[in-house]
Amino acid sequence: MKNRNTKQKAIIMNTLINDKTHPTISELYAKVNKTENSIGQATIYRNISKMVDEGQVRKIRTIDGVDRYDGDLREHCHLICQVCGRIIDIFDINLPEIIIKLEATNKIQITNPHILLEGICHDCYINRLGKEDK
Amino acid sequence: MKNRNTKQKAIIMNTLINDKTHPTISELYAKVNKTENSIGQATIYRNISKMVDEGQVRKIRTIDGVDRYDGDLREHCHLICQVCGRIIDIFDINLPEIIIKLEATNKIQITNPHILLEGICHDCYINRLGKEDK
DNA sequence: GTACTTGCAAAAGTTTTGCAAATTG
DNA sequence: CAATTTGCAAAACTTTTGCAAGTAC
Repeated sequence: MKNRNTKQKAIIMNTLINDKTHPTISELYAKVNKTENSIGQATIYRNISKMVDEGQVRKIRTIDGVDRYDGDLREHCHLICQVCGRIIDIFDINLPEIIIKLEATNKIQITNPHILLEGICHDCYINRLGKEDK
Repeated sequence: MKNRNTKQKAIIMNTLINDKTHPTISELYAKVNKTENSIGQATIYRNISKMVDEGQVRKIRTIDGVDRYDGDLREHCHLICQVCGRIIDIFDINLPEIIIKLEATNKIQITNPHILLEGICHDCYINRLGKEDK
């Protein structure tokens, strides 16, 4: 079963790579179809699913139950802000160190760590501090 | 809006606390109704949802898309084994250290970290080593 | 030209909701 | 007895699938 390059695949991939908001499938669907294109939802589901399997895209399982997708493959985790609702990229995490320690002490193998933090993002944290001063 | 103690709540909570398999809603539904009881699915959804909100139960968002629930509130994270499919509790993780570091370097606040590891559990890891020896 | 892919619509799940009856405090 | 909770069934979502038509190589 060979992979073919279609217009739709390219559009979906480009949209995701240039999107920093970690969109859901239906948000992706809306964005992709904002241009003159007409890509069916099933096509997005099928392609995204394949991209996740092939490691070209990361799937973020949020707490509220809606899956979100990230085209940024650099090592990072996500913070979902309880104030503004955004999903923020957290790059400053030494994952390899944590993973190696966990693997050694528990005698397990970790192939894919999913770390989702719930809390308050930098912007909202600063904003809140300012208000408390008054 | 006051909380009332019902037979159904108690059964659901007890079932979950005595269950180490991190069941899904439908698995919980099956277990709860194995006895003579007859608890509707909606009741389980409503109660579990409230328990999660109140922090009496943890929700685990697995990779495959089915939510699972954990009545064990001790600090631990989960490993989903790619070989046997089970969800294993990993207690040996120094979460506070990781959290404090992340909060300090990123100037964020973390109220609830969700860590799900994909990999190979201890049992399957040992088992695999044995087979490779032959 | 053959095999893969798409778009549509239908199907299959999963979760939520409205409401009358039952239960709790 | 007033207010919450339950069970049922319907509704609302989300995701997957079947299939004919379209496309890539």
